[in-house]
Amino acid sequence: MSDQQIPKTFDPADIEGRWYPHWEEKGLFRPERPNADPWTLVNPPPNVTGSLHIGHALDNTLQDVLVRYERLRGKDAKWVVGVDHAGIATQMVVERQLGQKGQKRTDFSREEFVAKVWEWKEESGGQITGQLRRLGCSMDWSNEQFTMDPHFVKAVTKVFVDLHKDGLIYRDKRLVNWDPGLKTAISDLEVEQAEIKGHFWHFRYPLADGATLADGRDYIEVATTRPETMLADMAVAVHPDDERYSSVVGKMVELPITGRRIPVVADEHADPELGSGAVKITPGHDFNDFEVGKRAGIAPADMLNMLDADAHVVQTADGLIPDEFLGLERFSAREAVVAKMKELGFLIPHSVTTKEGETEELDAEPRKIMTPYGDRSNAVIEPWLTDQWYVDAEKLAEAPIAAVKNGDIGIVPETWKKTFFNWMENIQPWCVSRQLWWGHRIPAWYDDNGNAYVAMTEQEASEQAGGVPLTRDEDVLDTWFSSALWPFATQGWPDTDVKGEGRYPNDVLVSGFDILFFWDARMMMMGMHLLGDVPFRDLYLHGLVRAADGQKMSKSKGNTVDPLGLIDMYGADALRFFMTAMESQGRDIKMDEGRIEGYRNFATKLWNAARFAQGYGIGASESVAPPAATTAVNKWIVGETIRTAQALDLAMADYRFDAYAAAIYQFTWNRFCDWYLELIKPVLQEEGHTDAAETKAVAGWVLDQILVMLHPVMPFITEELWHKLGARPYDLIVSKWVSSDSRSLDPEAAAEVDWLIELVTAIRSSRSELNVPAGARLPLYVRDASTETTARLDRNEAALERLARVDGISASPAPEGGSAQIVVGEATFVIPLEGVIDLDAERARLKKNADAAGKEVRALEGRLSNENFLAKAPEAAVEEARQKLADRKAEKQRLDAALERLG
RNA sequence: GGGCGCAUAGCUCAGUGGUAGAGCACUGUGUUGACAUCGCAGGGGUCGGAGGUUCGAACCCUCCUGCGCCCA
Repeated sequence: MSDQQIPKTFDPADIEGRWYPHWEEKGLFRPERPNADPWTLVNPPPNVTGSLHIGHALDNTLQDVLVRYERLRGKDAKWVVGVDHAGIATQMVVERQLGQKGQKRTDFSREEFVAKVWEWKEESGGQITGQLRRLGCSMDWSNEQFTMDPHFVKAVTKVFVDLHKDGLIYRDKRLVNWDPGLKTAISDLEVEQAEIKGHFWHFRYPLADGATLADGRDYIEVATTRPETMLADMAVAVHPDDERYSSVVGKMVELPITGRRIPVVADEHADPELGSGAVKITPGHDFNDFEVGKRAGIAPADMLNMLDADAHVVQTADGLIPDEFLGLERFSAREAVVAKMKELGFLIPHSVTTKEGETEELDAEPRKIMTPYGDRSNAVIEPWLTDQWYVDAEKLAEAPIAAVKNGDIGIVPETWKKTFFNWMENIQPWCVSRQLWWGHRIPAWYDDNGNAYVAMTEQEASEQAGGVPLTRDEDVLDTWFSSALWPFATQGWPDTDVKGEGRYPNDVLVSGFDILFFWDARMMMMGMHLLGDVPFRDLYLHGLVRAADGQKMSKSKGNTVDPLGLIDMYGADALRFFMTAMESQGRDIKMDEGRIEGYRNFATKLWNAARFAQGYGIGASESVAPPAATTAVNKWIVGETIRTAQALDLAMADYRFDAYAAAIYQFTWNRFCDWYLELIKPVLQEEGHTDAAETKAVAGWVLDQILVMLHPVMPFITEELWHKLGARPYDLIVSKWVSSDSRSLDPEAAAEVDWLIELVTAIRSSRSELNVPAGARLPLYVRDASTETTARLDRNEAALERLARVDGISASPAPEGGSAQIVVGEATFVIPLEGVIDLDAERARLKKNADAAGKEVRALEGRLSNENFLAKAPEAAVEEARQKLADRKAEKQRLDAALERLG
């Protein structure tokens, strides 16, 4: 695949198909580098059920840019990759498949079902790993991980046992977020709140034993959005300072329907301003009420429960729910309760005035209510009282909070710190049990009395229990429990000393901000507790990729963009460049196909430049250091290359992906292609030119550096060109980063080429504005030139003639008659245009330039005549202004003189 | 209700104190064989509004308007 002629057309698909297998088969994603500094990045494991979406494309492109950059800089860069077993998602997929055959999970034993999941995983899981390869991601596939691998099971079990031993995992009876659709508990992070149209019903709760309120009423009015829960009400709460109710605190209410006698309690949770000021309390079915209930002295074990796992009504412990309600689904129960309350006369209707001005009575007040939904099932979540395993997140959060505060972990962009602290400082116990079959089974065993024994093995548990018969906990762990171990369990912990190997802490973690709490924070908690150090030095959070109209992409909206389709259309390199160029520290990225197309064009431009170079015998550079350069143009481009490499290093150090992309784009196209290649054409095209050897060496070196610098973003085209340009001792992916030694910068050469570019541009501009035919070659006269300018003209005559279509340069006076006059520096350049020139057009052009200069002169004079500026501004700013004023003033004078000569 | 972010050229976005840039789009034009997926030249912005700090504000502060996200 080396040293061949570069084809005329650039075909990304062909190149991509060849290079990826080459890199992977030769083990170049993780070459042997025994003495190199380790550098480690772990990839957020995609779900085993997942396929590549545009967010993955962004996330993985950024990571690959970092990895390829560090690999080029000589690090022993390791990018850990793998797949997450994704408990709920995967179980759902397999259950859906069974459903198509008319079967369900419970038709099988647990072992049979889990076997089916493994079968599915082997056959169709992990599609995404192939798709990541198409994107060009250089992960260490030889160490591919799965969160259900045996060593992962061992690590997870050990962590559970150890945390339990440390008192950081415990079993507790609390309200959980119960998903009746999936029939499992989920964590608070997996609950999404959505505002929906609902109702607010007002009920009378009669006071018992003849008690009355201060105003004589014999009932308390309560309001609720979930009337069915009254079947399990255990109290009515009023604010302790609310005088309307002070006479009844401690008295009883006799609940309609169940006839349960419940106390009126004083609790600050009741808001006197809201509704009647009294609230019904259902501790077993509401998070706030649970707390009120506990404060009122009701133990969680005594709290009434009225729903089963399917959210159907079941009899409460006191047996007071009438039979007619038992077995009703929760929303039917709601209607039934309202109907019953209305029938019994306890419903307080809501009066509204119609458009016609009439009064109408409704059963309930319409109201927007926040409703919790499960993020996977989309079912309305039910707070439900159960025994579950909890992680003491509050305790584990302490170290990460400190680490972020003292800078041991850097969060980029910093603005996320506040959100991070806000969550970590108000964190709730993390419910980690899931009532699923697919996942890490909780290593807890119970004896007949319900005592739990937590151990690595059943045998150990049995020993703890003194040999009594035990049954294992049916539940599995939250998927995020295992992925929280990702930075070290993937690398062999606890059997391997990942810290000693320099692989922990990882160097950086890249993730979307949407999993900051789900994953990033939990890795910090686990990593810091278990390994005593931060899991990563830096956390880079990027945003979301949005649709072109700014909307969030979603399957249900049908506005998703398939990254593989974009790769087919524009090439993986172009998509990657787009992602890199648009990534400016965490801001969301709006999809813009025009840009992707533009970056495809950029790749084509580079392709053609390389083809041109090859046509003139320019090829693989022989040294990493820049070759010796003597001409100004060669010195200049070497300097520009080095400055670009420095800009790229700076961009990477700050995680400024956009700056990286912009710098290499600008250098390649606007410096190398637009100017350098054009400037050296006279040297290349003249047979036996004295500068030819040097120029070819420099051009080859610069082109190589472009390939190196661009490689992290566009790996495919650069590797292809690398080999096409000559025989290489190694592949580009493992070549060496640019040696950016500032000693190779030459200010004088840079000044000369900058001057040349300014002159060419000025001549082109005036020709264009004066409508000089593009092909016309015209003589150039120069007046007032300094000796330096004269020397520069002499050195650059060939380039000038070519680029500005000049036919000879003369220092003698220009012939009389109409001419274009161009002011550059101290000199004025004259192009006679007798008979061709439109004098009015030239006058207008000169006047436009003179006016622009004049405007700046006035502004600068204004600033410099301000005493405060002179007194308070830094000396450098004043000096700069003075210099600029002098330059612009001189330019204005020359332009005025030119105008005068024109008459 | 609390918090965060955004508002810069027609579009998508850079720009954290010295007088505004890129890509695309637009207009004109095409010269010697790298490239029309291109070259050259050009037009286009009172930097959302108001006030303040400063010699100087797109940039810092306050308020306002509009949009987005997160939490309750």
